[in-house]
Amino acid sequence: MRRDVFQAIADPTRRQIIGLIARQPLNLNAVAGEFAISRPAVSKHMKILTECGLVIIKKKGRERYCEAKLDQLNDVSAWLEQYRVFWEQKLDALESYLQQLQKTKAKKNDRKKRK
Amino acid sequence: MRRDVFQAIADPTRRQIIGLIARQPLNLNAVAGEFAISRPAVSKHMKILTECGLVIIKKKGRERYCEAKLDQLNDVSAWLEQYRVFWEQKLDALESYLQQLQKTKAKKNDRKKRK
DNA sequence: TATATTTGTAACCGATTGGTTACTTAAAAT
DNA sequence: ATTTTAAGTAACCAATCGGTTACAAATATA
Repeated sequence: MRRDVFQAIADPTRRQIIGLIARQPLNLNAVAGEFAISRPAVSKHMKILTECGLVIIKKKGRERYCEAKLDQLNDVSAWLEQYRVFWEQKLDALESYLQQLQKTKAKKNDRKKRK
Repeated sequence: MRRDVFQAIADPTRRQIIGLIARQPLNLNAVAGEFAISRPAVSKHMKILTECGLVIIKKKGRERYCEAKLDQLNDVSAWLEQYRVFWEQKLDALESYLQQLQKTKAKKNDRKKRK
């Protein structure tokens, strides 16, 4: 039973569920009502989400309120962060190109500012 | 064949592969050499990674160099970003507590600065 | 040319996934 | 007390996943 956050957010339905209950906690039926799939199917997704800590369930009478607890997403964020430099290289290239343009412009006015 | 980035990075081996070739492109055998699993298994992972655009293959003779192209990770980052405010709430609470402390201290010196 | 190396790919396998229906339990409402 | 409602759960199913071995194709080397 591999239950890490990466696997939990791999499924689009689970990402939608997170999107739903991040705004406000909902009971299971309310969540299920937003999807075409059956209630037990949603219940299974919710189990996976609780097992990896992204959702906590609060009992209220016969209802179960599902509440997003997204701290674990920080793991994903941390993993991503180490690669940001790679995927933003192109953007950086564009940026330095634009900076180059600025510099060229600036040269006309102030030659000192070039470094 | 659902092949989105979320699903691609869900597998820990694939995340390791990304970690490997992000530093420098490697041919398939070199990548496979780093894992306990067979070469065809790695080849399959690589196919998934190329299909969702996280890796590109460059032919060089009989070798295939696998190169990370991590732009797609921005999708994941963007999805995460909308929730950062939630998972950092606790941190924010701590921060505002500290700020409150600062303010309380400041009151001794300058009552005006409180707003 | 014959041989070795790198890779792709097909066929197979067991486990997991994402879904279903049917049934049970527990709480609320009548 | 009976009925309705909310949810858990078991049993099942087809498809996918992550792996294997075996073989084929293409390039490089002896």
